[in-house]
Amino acid sequence: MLDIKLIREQPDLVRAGLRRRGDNPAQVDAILALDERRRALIKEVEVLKAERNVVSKEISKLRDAIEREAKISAMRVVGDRIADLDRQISADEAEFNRLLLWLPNLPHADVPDGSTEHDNVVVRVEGEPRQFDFSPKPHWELGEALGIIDFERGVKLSGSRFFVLKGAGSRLQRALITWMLDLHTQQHGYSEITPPYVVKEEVLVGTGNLPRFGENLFRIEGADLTLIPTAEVPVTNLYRDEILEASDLPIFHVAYTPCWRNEQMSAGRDVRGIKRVYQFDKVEMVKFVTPETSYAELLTLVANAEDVCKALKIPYRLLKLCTADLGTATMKYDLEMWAPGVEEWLEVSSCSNFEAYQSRRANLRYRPSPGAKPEFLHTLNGSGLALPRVMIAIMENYQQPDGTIVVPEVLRPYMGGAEVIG
RNA sequence: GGGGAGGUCGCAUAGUGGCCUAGUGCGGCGGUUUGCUAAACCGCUGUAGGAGCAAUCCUACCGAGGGUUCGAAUCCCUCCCUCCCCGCCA
Repeated sequence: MLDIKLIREQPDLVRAGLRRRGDNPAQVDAILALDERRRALIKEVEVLKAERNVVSKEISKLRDAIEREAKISAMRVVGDRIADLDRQISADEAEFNRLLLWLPNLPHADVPDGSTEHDNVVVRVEGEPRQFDFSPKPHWELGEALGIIDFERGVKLSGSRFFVLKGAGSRLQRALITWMLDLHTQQHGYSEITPPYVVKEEVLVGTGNLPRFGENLFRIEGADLTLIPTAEVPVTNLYRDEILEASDLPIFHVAYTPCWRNEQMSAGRDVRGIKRVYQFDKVEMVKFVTPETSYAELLTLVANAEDVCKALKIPYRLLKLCTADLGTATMKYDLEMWAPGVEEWLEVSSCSNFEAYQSRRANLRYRPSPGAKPEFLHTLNGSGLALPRVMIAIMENYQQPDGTIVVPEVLRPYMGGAEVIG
């Protein structure tokens, strides 16, 4: 959510930002009109409420029955008028909030302009793609042959785009999760969180998934709860409606959770393998920081995610996303690992700064100094990393001619010392 | 799931229709006193919105939302949450 004061005082700046993202700038005018009317009504009703408070106090002291009755009936009229105005104000406020919650974040000035994902900028490529002296297989062939991924039984249980991991496949994923959590908690200063995997609607509003991006969510029937699409949602909302001390910041959390995304995509797209599925596991990093530090923190967040790629020794590239691909962030970097079997770059991490956009929605505040007024803090998050695609990258990069897979060195202590899967 | 007790200012508590501009204690901040610390005493102490250059003032907030009333922390309704007992259960 944007600051209404910013919209009031610099509407042109907001319109320009919306235009850069390809969003409708006229939203600003609807919000401003409603804001003005709302404030005029508040002014009017507050005068009446002040009057009623004073006269009600007088009534309690009046002994003269006639005078008393006259004031009571006068206040009855005032009370009716107040009720009318309050009704109008709450209707205006509901609409005002609806429009404000719909409004996206504004891109940072340093974000490249663009209209599609093709306008994203490759910042750098790290690592040399392995030269194969045989034709590398896609992970679904390797996984089925090794008996570590079972697609058919996944479909039998839950339908298409669900899968079952077995044996060394399960073990590899569990090793990755544990290793990544250890890396971020022991080397990068994050503290671990295990949140609920279902959340209330207001929590999804807090991160910005609702109302605008609700079409991909799995809702629990009959429970007013939704399965989380990412750990970002519960973890970012951890301190909602709280006022933190400046000395508490920065707070870095890391959480492993399953994630559910009911992606509405064309039936033929990415159906093979585990690249695009309805349920997957992910380790997520979330930062709560003071406003002046958030862009420096974004860079270290990216570096923390890159460390995972480097330690696994898998080639990857860093992308700076353009204005069309920002979601609700002001600035976003993606990490993509090279997968030689499917011959594509796989998005394994997305690192975003939201500035105060989520803080305002979730009411996440801190006190800059003792006694000072509370201010909204800045939130960031980044995958560190998303499991199925890292699994793909490991399987396809570390495969051998006989279809076995070498276990990356850093994972071996987490795999009971195993050096090869197969 | 059944029965009972509750949710009030950072914490603890008082408050059953107007004396509540929510009292008191603790904590916190400032001051007086003081060789230092402590004690004692005095003052201050939330959030949001609005008016004003400012001092300051107004409005709302006693779990949430409705209702009754000239007036609600207090009465009524619905919901949420916490604690205790019983049942069930990983």
